[in-house]
Amino acid sequence: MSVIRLLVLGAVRQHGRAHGYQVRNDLEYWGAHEWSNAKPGSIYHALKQMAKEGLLHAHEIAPSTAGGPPRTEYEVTEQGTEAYFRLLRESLTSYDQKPDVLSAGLGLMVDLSREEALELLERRLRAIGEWRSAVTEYYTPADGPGQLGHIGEIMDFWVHSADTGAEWTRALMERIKGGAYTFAGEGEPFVGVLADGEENPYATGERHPGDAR
Amino acid sequence: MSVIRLLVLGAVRQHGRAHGYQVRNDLEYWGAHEWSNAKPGSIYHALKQMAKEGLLHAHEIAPSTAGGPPRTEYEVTEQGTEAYFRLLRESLTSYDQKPDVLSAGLGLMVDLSREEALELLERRLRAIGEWRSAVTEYYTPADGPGQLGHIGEIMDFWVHSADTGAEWTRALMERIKGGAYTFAGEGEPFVGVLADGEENPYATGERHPGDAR
DNA sequence: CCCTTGCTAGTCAAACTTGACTACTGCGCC
DNA sequence: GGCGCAGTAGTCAAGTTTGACTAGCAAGGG
Repeated sequence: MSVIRLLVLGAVRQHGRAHGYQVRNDLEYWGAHEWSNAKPGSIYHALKQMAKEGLLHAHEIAPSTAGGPPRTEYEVTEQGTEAYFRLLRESLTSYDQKPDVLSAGLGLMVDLSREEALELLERRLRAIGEWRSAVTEYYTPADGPGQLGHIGEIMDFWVHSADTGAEWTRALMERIKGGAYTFAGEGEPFVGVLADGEENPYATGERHPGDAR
Repeated sequence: MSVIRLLVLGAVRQHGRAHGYQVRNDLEYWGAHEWSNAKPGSIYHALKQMAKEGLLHAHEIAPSTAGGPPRTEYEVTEQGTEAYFRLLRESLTSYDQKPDVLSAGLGLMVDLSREEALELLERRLRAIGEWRSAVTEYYTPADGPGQLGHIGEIMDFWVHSADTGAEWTRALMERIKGGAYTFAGEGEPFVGVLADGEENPYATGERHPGDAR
């Protein structure tokens, strides 16, 4: 899975209705441009593509209120909501060594109930365990370890990442069990997006390509 | 950086002269199809693109000796060797949260001298340290932590990954200092590619898309 | 003998990503 | 009073990745 669709759907959903630039700002607010490939081009492409596929509904909108070209606003359709939750559940459950996918899942997990989040993370732990034993059995040569030479370091690195990842997941589950955060159906949700016109307190000031000079 | 170029250059270089299918098999031997995007299409594309850019020299070759369409053999040019070492050094030095890049670097680090590998890993540790303090200072709100809500879990996950990654790097450095593995200029190198016709002892038997049914 | 299966070796279109570029508005300021 | 700068909102071509598809040869079975 590509993480960009999950992020974009999550952002649009939290706004109800959003245009591309708003989504772009939210993702920057989440730091997604640092830990994923969420760049302007990818975001606009994902919006258009998902609109074409019926996951988003595009409203053609009059020229912007704040300067700049006319903008298109998007809303998540029923199909899009389905796709969103499928991607979100997958991001928390599957172990595929891609940290960006988990990061996105963490940022959006509160759209699920607390119980479901815990259940998915439990499944994640099991997936890590299965992956680990498959890899260690498979890549341990019959003539004993060490036959792999330095190539074995690659495997050791994966296994180490899996182990520390599992440990971290367990700690997260404890925090969630301990009542941390506000999940779906638990009252006023944490506001994870920027209101129109609100400035990003974590703005880097960095200019990314895509900004005019 | 994309990891595919590094892997392909490394594989071709170890053969001296190789065709696409051979590279594809080597990368499978290294397990690269599991921890990176090394799929047939990407490999052939990288070969062609790098040939166009002068990093590889393409020999048009007569029909295959073992069935199948005619094949093209490639050799790394001087420019390609330069690019290879640049990518290799970067893969070991830079910390960018992409585990596939480091994995490739580990598999190819023995093309460097032992001292240089250690020096690059030392630089890596420093890079992780700098990254860590930049992130923690930046994303710790003035009103104390906790203001970020569950979004803070993303940051915690990155920082945890950085810390365990640094710890693992230190352990690797100890192994290298302790004399593990055979680096450049230390005699008979470890054979990391498959000879023509040799079968992959770690073949998964899995079929990847790109294989005929 | 011919037909399927399997291996060798690749091509190709569609989707995605990247980074550069465009275009419009308002504001300050010289 | 017009010039440039900063911010808004996006487009676009070039490059990359993906997964499906093609095609040749060999071995074995009925």
